[in-house]
Amino acid sequence: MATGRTHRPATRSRGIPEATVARLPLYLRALTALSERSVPTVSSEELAAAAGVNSAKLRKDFSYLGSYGTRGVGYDVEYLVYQISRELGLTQDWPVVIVGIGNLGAALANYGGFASRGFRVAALIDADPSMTGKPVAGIPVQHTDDLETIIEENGVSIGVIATPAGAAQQVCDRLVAAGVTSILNFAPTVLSVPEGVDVRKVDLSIELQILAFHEQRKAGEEPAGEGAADTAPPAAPPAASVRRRTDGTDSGPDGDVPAVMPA
Amino acid sequence: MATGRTHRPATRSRGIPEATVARLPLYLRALTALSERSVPTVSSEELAAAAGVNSAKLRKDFSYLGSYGTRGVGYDVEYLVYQISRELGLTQDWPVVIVGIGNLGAALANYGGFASRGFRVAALIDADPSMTGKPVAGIPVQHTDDLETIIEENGVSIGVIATPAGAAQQVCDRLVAAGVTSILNFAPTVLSVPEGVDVRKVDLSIELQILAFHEQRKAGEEPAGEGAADTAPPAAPPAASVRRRTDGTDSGPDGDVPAVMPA
DNA sequence: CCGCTTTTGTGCACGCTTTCACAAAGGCAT
DNA sequence: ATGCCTTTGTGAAAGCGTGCACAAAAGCGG
Repeated sequence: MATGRTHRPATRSRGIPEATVARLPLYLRALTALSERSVPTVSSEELAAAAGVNSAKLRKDFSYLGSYGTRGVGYDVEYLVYQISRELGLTQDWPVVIVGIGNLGAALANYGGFASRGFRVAALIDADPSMTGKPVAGIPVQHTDDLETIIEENGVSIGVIATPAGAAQQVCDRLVAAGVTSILNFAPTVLSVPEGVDVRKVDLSIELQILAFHEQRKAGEEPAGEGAADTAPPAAPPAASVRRRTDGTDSGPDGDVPAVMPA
Repeated sequence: MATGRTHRPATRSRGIPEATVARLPLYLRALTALSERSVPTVSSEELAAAAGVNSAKLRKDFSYLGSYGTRGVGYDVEYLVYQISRELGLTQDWPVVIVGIGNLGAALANYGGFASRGFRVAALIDADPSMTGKPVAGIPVQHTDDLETIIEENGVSIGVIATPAGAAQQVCDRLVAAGVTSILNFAPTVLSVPEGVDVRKVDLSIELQILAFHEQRKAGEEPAGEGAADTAPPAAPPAASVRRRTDGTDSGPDGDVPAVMPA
């Protein structure tokens, strides 16, 4: 029953903690905004506020990159922008392919933030033959058959999966086989990949469910009135006579379309 | 310089760790799939594999919900689906509004996974008057002017922001003022909200940047050849003579459109 | 009715993250 | 120059999350 393919063991590459890496883009965005307003320097306090984090955390994060600040003054905005960009690998160009040009895939293709950060949409790929050649966001959609060729010719190492869940693993396998080593997955599935391949997941449904949890919690504690009667246990665990949903509204398997997608 | 509005202090509501809550939707999805195949029971090992986590972790997670398993046998699928659904608050209906019907907003509106999980798109809202009345995913878009009325009349407590970054905070404020207490933010901005309001963020750009970091790391260590010369320091920190990007390709401020959006 | 097998539930230890608190360091005014 | 004020950089401590390893249960066969 072993997965056969392992999951990244939270490597913490080269001393920079994963948690810090995840915040660097946040800092970078705040710094870029300051840079555009020609602000020369920022204190950790100001920048932390702009990024929505604690100032101590920010200073510690930056300390992993080196001592780029000046005591009594703060951080040089331009310099820090450069350093973080370099650390994140944004000083080079990353060709990216998007697989699955449905509603979401198209939206992703149109995303303006791609180019401005060193990412370049090298190709759009879809399995539907009727899509082939059709331009989306100015880029003609190519057929899945050419996936391997596209990856290799463009030296793509980052792939975005926006296909239905059913196709995701298969697409993933092909991407990996062709040389992709980083995947951003919008399909509501757990992808299994060989060691050395990074997968990050974006899932609207999961985010909403987490919000619902907290929402329910809020509603059930503060007011102490209005419904939310958690009583009435559904059925016995060993017996199999439990109705899944209160009503029968169960429109389809769900988990068959990526985070955002109609068909 | 104080933000004035606080961020959620990782409350860990009522004993269930935040990390566990974040995994419950994952388990639920795997369980739903099993349920559809009429599988009566699962062991923690099997379910963990399906959800892509460690079995010990899964068991510990479930232990926070109660003892719903049977030793020597495993977990009753239907029963567990019900329990997790209830815990996440999915046994009730959550009306949701989507603000900002651009490329991404439209994709979200078309998302099929909404209804199947207890979420219902109550309304689509956009600031563009020319959008008003136009049906998207079968729902007519309404104007921002009516935001408050819509929220109140439908008892909406969860809002999705898919506007450009510039409008996000303003929309957020109005949502909160109207009674929304949970927000899913797709705009690349840090939202500040009063205490008691939950915000979750989805940001394509950040995910890609994190991938790029690891990608660069991989490329710079394993092969030990091919470029990746980290030498050539850019400039002095105190002096302000650093060019931000290697080339001048800086198309726009970025951070002005939500995660996915053309205009 | 007993013992064997399976699988859960969890005590415990380890490592990562966050936060505090403060000494070191830089700049500026006098 | 000297001293004061500001802000960084970082030990150290506390808090979480993860995973191991195993005892406690439940079922089953003899």
